[in-house]
Formats: sequence, structure tokens, C-alpha cells
Amino acid sequence: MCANLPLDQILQGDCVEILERLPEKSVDLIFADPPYNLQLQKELWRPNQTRVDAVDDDWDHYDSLEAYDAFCRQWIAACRRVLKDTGTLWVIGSYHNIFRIGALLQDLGFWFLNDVIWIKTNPMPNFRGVRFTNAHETLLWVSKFKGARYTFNHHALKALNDDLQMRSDWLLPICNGPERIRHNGQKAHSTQKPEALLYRVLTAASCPGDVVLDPFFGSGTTGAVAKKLRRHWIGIEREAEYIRVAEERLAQVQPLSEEDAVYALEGRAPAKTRRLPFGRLLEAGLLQPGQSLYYRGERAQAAQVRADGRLMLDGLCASIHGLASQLSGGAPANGWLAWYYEDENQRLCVIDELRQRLLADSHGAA
Amino acid sequence: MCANLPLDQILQGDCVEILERLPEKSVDLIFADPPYNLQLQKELWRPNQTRVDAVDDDWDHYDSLEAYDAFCRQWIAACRRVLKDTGTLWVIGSYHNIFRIGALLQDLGFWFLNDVIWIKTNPMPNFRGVRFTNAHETLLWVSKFKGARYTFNHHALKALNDDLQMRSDWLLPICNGPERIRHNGQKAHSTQKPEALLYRVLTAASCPGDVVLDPFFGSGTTGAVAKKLRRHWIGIEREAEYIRVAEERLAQVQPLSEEDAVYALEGRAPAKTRRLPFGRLLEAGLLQPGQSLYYRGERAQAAQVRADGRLMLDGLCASIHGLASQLSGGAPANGWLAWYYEDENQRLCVIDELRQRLLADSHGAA
DNA sequence: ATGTCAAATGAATCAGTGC
DNA sequence: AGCACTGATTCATTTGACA
Repeated sequence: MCANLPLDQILQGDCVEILERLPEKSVDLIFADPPYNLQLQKELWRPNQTRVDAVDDDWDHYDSLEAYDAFCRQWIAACRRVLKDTGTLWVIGSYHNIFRIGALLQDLGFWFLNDVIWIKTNPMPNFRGVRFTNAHETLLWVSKFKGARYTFNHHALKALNDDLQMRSDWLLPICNGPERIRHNGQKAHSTQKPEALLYRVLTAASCPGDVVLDPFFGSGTTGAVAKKLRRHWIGIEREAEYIRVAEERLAQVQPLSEEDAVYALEGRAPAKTRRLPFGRLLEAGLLQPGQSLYYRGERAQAAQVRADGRLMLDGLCASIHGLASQLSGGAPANGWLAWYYEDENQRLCVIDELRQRLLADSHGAA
Repeated sequence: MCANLPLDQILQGDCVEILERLPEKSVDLIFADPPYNLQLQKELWRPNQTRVDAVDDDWDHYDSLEAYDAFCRQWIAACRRVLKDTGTLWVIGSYHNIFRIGALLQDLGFWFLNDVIWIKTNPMPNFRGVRFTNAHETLLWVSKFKGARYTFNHHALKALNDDLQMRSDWLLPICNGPERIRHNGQKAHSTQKPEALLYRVLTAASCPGDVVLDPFFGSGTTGAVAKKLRRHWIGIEREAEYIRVAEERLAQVQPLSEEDAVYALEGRAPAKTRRLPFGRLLEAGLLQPGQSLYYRGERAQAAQVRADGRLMLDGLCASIHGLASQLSGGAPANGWLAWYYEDENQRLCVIDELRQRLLADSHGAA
């Protein structure tokens, strides 16, 4: 971690200027909730003749699509510079702006990992009945370039989702009730995001101790969740009033215990199996060099174990994973489940059983 | 409708060339399911739609984005020309291409009505657990320009959704089972869309007799649903094999009866009342000039009826609607429901009852 | 305290017809 | 095209008043 990174603070000012003063490749995760450029047309009234308190803040106004594009190109490029090569960027938006931002991200070399849909359980209806209820917002999740390594805590997310793989559609309520910060009954910020949304983002794409940056900090939801989950955070915000709101809020956040933060990361998934190289089976005497392993348990496809832990078959030589992949036509393969050995009773058993036996032995790990 | 519009046919060829031969402003609805960003297919397209044989991987990421943009700009512009000013365009895509298309639509002057998320009940899992399950596709719905009139059958959609306003998130299964067209066990088309999706699109944004065009016709789902719902359809498709599949499919489609098609359109909408000016109540003798009407049934807010059918209160003088609007602080108001008169028993009744009485009298309409 | 009902409200590109 | 006039339209939650 960079020594001169201002951690766990809110930096006041224009996000582009401040980002350009931060060290490059120093941040693990960026969550950006930029102005949406809503361009509201006129007053909107409910059928019960009350007025809708719409977002009409000055910070959301741009003169043209071109002006909005130029603004976004600047802050996205500045984010890219401070992001580690293994870091990822999230952006949230609506149809007013998200297509421009998505295209810009691709133009600037980012690589899409997912677009995630936040489906609101309780959106504002379309009062005039002239369109579909606008019931969602879109989150973009991109890595810095194609092929970049990145963090995705698959098991934590799976656990968060009742042991089903987490999908790209997230059903969550809007920020309301006690969580919504109000002063004298007025919203402290017109677009405060729910903590549940950030909880999911940070759990998925960062680890405890990582640095999470939010260039449009607002009421500080990103910081609040980062602090709770024991991530470092950096907030950038222009408006002094929002900074006061966020600082008061952050002072009240209690971080989870270290164990709980790690537990939140691992979720209820089976304890993460330690990595164990295939060669350990040879070292442990569970397999012998020269012994045959059978692809998918078929005796017709026999490979020989080499002393270095590689397999040979028909002149091919590769790891258990690589050879299985080649035999399957190139699909990624888990060699532990692809290869079978003959046990003392001449029965074929999957080699993963040997790995499990070794892992269960507390002294077995390398 | 244009006399020289080739209705209920599949036109073979490049969609841009064919669109440019069709009459302008002649089509009510376009549904487009364009090829995804060709990064995935490892193909390059020149701006003139000819395919570049990409023999290796050394093509440039940015060149490919630009080529895809050029391709999309052409077909979208061609669609815009044939679309009536009151027509709307739908485009479906995934994160690979939808952001480029959304931005292009805005650049070309289209106006967003909604982005709609098709959430798949049964998506393909992410087998390697390195991302979220990509469980949705995005549909864009745009009118030709800001402020354009367009068709949205609010009541039909509300009826489709158990009398709740239809939202922008649609939960529908992917096309599978008997609906999926197969030849010798092979999918006849790799991206056949479910008819339920098109059913909702056409029900929402077109009327029986309208002309629906699909520039990437494929297996013909758009045509099949259009025929069923008694819309005219035009399909454009390059591949002869897909055309054969679609023609065979369309021959088997039975249109709904006219009544069913109209019922599907109207849903449970209230019968449309004829328009009746307030002055007719005076002419019919149901109200007298000088009589008092009470705003929202409160005797403290009494307006006087003038002989010209306007109301006066506190020096204000306006129509029943205009005065109700002013009294409510500017909200649009339905005067028929806002004003009450005193009946022969000194009870206050809403003046809409008088309108209904006059409308029920078949001779009452102006 | 507890229950019931009315009022308030949330990132919104929010009207249609006829002259 | 522009103007004047008519009149159709909302869901899930939370908050607060009041019994």
C-alpha cells in the first residue's frame, strides 16, 4: 500500500483535480455514483395532487450530452490512473447516463465483467401512466483491461444468496426509513444509496484491508460500509455540507471484528480448501510415478504419471488440469475431478478423494 | 398506411440496403435484435457491412469497437428514416453491445422512454464462478425525438400485470422446450427470443393493424407474435436458412380473433367516455348560471357559475379545470371530480354525476 | 403501550386533443 | 406548428395522528 495515500478521510474538492494528485495504481476498488444528468422537464404531480420532490440539484445539470461526456471522460480517466492493475471500477446510473458511461468505459480500455441490475422493491411509480415504472438502476463492473486479474469472492456471494450463485439482478429496497439521513425532515442528500447495495459490491470485489475510493462521496454510504467491513476508504466530495453529513455518519460506524470481516468474506461456503499441488500426492506416496490415471474413469484413456507431477498421454504432457482441458477440446477443466486411479481393489476412484484425504490430515498440507 | 409497403413478408438481404428502399415514415414499431459486439465472434466488420476475414487475433480492440459503432450507426439511421414520427424503436442487447447502442441512439436524436430489463428465470450459470451469473438482457425503448407522441397501452399492460402498473423489470423464461425450433436436435437459431417477450413489447407499443418491422428477423419471433396479435409485420433477414425456418414457422401461426386482439389491447381499461364540455350542463338545464359550486365539497370554498360556463371565486375566473388547478396550487386537475353542487335535498354531489347523466342519455352528447 | 388509518414520499428525461 | 382547453393518472413503505 502506498505510504502517502490519505486513508479513511474525505478529501474536499473537484474529484478530477484530487484524483490527479493521488499516486497512480494505488487503489483496489472504485465505486462511483456520478451525477445522472436527469434533465427533468417540468414539475411532476401525483394523482393525489401533491408535488414530487424531484432531484433538481445544481450539480446534476449539464448543458449538453457533449458536456456530460467530456466530464465523464475526465473523471473516468483519472480513476483509471489511480486504480491498481488488479483493481476494478463500479459505476451506478440510470438510462439517462449509463449508456454514455458504458460506451466511454469501453473506449478507454476497461473490460466489462458484468452489468448488474439493482431492482428496486419499492420504486416511485409512473404517475401519468405513460411509461413503464422505472424500477431499476444499472451498475457497471469493469476491470482495468482485458485479461486483468481481479478480486471476486465467489463463495462469499454464493453464501449471501442462500448457496446459489449470485446473479446479475439484485433485488433490494431503496434507502428509506431510519437509514435515510434527514435533517429537519428533509433529505440530507437527494440520492443516498442503500448500504445493502454497497455491502454486496464490497463483499464481492474487495478484501479486508483493501483501499476503496469513491469520487462522488455524497452522504458517504461507500465509506460507511467500507469501515464496517474493515476496508480502507477514501472519499472525494465537493460540497462542504455533504462532507459534514458523511463525517458525522462515519463517526458512528462500528467496524466488524476482524474475524467477522473475514467470515463475511468467506460466507457460509465450505471452508476454503487450501491449494494443494498434484505433486504432493506423489510425495505423500498416495500415487507412484509411472502409475496410470484414467480420464473420466475410462480405461481406454490412460495417462502415465511422471515424477514431476505431470501426466503423459499420446505424446502430450501437461498438468492434470491442462491435459484434461486438451482432452475435452479446450474447455477449462478441473483435473482433480477428471482423473481416476485404480485402488487396491482394482476399482477406479477419482483422484480428488486422495486430495481430500491429504487435506483432512492436518499435517498433509505443503 | 403506405400502399407500396411490402407487408407480412420476409425481405432477403442486407438490412441497411433494404431499409433504404422502403418509404420513409411508414412503420409504427421496430424491434431490433442486432448481432452483438463482434469482439466475441472474432470478426471484423467494415463500415460498409462487408465482413473482414480475421485470420488471427491481432485485430485491434479499438478498431473493432469503431467498426461496430459504424455498423450500428448505419442500421439505426436507416431505421429512423422508415419510422413514423409517432413510432418507437426497441433494441435488445447485452453488456457487450447495449451501451454503444444506447449512446448512439441518444446521439442520433432518439429519446429514451425506458430501458427494460429482461430477467431470465433460467439463465446459464457462470460455470467458473468468476463473475455474477449473467441473468438478464437489456431492452431499450425510444421515441423518435423528444416530445414525440407514441403508443403506450397502459391499461393493457396493467391488466397483464394483475392490475399493477407494469415495471421496467420483466421476469420471463428463456426460449426453450417446444417453443424452441430445432432441426435434428440442433437449435435452428442460436438466439431465438421467447414469444412472451415480444408479446409484451407489441402489446405495450402497438395497436392491431400497425406495421411492425424487424431488421434482424432471424427465426421470426417478431413476425410470429405480430401475426398472432393482428399486427402487420415486415422481416428483413440475410440468411436464406433462417428465412426458411421463419416462413415455416409463420405459416403455422393462427391470428387471434379481432375481438381478442382488441381485448388484449384494452385490457380492463374503463370505457372511454365521450368528451362533453361543462357548458352543456347549463344548456341542458342541469345547472343554472349564478349557482354555487363547492371545491372538493367544502361549503367554505364556493364558486359561482357564469353563463359562459366559467367559474368565479375570489376574483379568479376560469374553467372548472383551471380553477381547480389554481386552488390546488398548480397541480393538473380534473374539474369534473373537484366541484360539487347542491341537489334538491341540499346534499352536495360531485358534478361528474351530471356529466354521466347527460352521457347516459344517448341524445345528450354535443 | 398497542392498533388503526390517513398522509407522506422516493434519481422521473411523466398528456392528449382539437382548432 | 403553436396555442387553448380538457381531464387522466400511483406502489411499497414509512411516519404520524389518534383512538
